[in-house]
Amino acid sequence: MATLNDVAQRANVSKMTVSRTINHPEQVRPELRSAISQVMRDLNYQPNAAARALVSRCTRVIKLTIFEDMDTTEPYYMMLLAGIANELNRHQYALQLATRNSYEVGECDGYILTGIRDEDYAWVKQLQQPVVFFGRNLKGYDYVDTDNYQAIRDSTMYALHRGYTRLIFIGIAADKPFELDREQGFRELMAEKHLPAEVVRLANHGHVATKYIDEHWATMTPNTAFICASDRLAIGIEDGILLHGGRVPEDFGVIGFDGMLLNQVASKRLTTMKQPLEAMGQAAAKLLLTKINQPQPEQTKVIVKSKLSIAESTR
Amino acid sequence: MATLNDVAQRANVSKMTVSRTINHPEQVRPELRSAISQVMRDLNYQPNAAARALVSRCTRVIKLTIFEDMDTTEPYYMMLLAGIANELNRHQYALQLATRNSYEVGECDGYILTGIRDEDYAWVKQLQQPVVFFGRNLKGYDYVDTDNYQAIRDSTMYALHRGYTRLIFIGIAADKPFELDREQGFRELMAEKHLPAEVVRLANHGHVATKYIDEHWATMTPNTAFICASDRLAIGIEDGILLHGGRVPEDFGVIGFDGMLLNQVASKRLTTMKQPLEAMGQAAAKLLLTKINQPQPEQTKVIVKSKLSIAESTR
DNA sequence: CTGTTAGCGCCTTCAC
DNA sequence: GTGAAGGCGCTAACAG
Repeated sequence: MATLNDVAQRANVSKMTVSRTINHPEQVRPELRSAISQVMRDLNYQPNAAARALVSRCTRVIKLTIFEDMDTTEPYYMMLLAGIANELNRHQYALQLATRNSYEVGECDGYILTGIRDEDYAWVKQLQQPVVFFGRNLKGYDYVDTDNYQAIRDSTMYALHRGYTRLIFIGIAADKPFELDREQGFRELMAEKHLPAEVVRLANHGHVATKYIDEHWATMTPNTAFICASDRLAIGIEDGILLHGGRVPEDFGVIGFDGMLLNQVASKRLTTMKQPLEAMGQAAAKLLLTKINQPQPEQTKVIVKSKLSIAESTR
Repeated sequence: MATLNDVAQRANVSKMTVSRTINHPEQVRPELRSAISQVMRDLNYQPNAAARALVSRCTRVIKLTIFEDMDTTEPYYMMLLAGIANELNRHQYALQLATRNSYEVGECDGYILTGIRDEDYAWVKQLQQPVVFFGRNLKGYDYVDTDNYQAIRDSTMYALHRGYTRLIFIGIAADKPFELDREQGFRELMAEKHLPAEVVRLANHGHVATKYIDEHWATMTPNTAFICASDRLAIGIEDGILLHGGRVPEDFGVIGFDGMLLNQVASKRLTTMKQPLEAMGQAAAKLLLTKINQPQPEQTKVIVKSKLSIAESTR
């Protein structure tokens, strides 16, 4: 691998002039600059990242630490990764992936954290570098999230507008902030409309939702819409309805949440509240880079809007 | 951040002795060694990776470069990531994620490559560091893959054993090696059994498969099993059958391929050929680390066995 | 504008 | 066993 010195010798200048053509080109005479650039190309010169990191005290590495077990991880993380990776790339930062088991390996200039549990905050607290969370947190750290509350309000409102008169919220049986926000969005809108808020909480699996419909089919009345907290649940609900001969979307509407890949497997294309995960990844990366360059004193919250993607499971 | 020097001063020894307690502990007197270890702990000393990389010429970073567009990427990459990340972690290597757009950012000791197209091989060829492919390649590079051919043979054999007499292979409409291998596995086994090989190729979406069933329902006869090249297709096929009142698994069997998350959304739990993605990730990482430590002259192929996960969509 | 000096934190080599 | 010197590749600070 060619070094700064190799380039300097070939171009008959000192190392510093070469270094400057890279980092402060305006300080170098144009002729020299282009000559040096040519030599760099000839030698396929790539600056040594380690040497740079050593002297500049910054690694140009951002770590994404996923605290959840990856095997329970929603597939949509891939889109998040894509958003983060692309934004970092634009600024010549590398993305490093860490898990609960590997968070200490290697150095970085900043962290994006997701899936964190209470017991992990001690570790977060002692980090020297800036931190951005993916998903809301209540400890005062910066974060990027969707407005889960508003998203469910929008879904619910849409269902009402389409003329469904009975609404059932199918939530995820977990005490996570995102789930509570979604539930609250549903309850409050229903209260405002003076309608009863029927809320069910299920494990986040399609067949659990199907079973729920199965067991409660007798009580199901046409003109009902199911506002679901995930696409998996929505697909399970839809399957259950169809198996009992119910008509979707004429008599029963189904609205999902997430909108990544799973809705491609539904027999009807699912109406779903689409989380802009790639945009969220990008936003997280952007926020972190900003913080690295100019530390912000107070908490920054970036809320990205979800958008209803209307398809065949609602009329 | 504490440096080697800080530790040395506090322990009243030279930097070298500290360095040795880390890298060659057997060369340091036990008393000294434990005293120094204590100081390192007190100061929370972490060796500076950049400085180390600079002098040792190795970064302890492995890059996973995903050449596919991430937004078309199967969710199962997450499991692959998990397998790679955990294995690397055990050896104190960091995993860096790169895409088609960011493959030049930062240095590393080796590459794991996936989703590569013909035009990318020029870039691969000029890499200085060892390379392992995820997925078969015909250019002589080391790789880790499942035996797609054998996996489909096994699926097909299983369907026959369960007494389904007519088999239809639902393939993915793409000229990828993995798809061709799967198709071939089906064709050859059927030929051996003197049965007609019905092969259909569809875009890899559930609703496309459902539509296929819809349009061909008249020609479908009981005692048919569908050997599908993906879980998405399998779920779509199953949906189609159920919508037409067909009985799964009594009259129609459905076998998928991949077995990651998608099968959790099916109304019946899907029988599927489960790719051990985490194990494959681990194998890729292991192979790469081996190559880094002792370069191998000839091509190494690691074939990981897929295993049929039997559930409710076959009798 | 360009070159010289010095040092980032660590490890290899060679003395002691 | 342990320490002192030197250098990995790069850049900030100062000189010219």
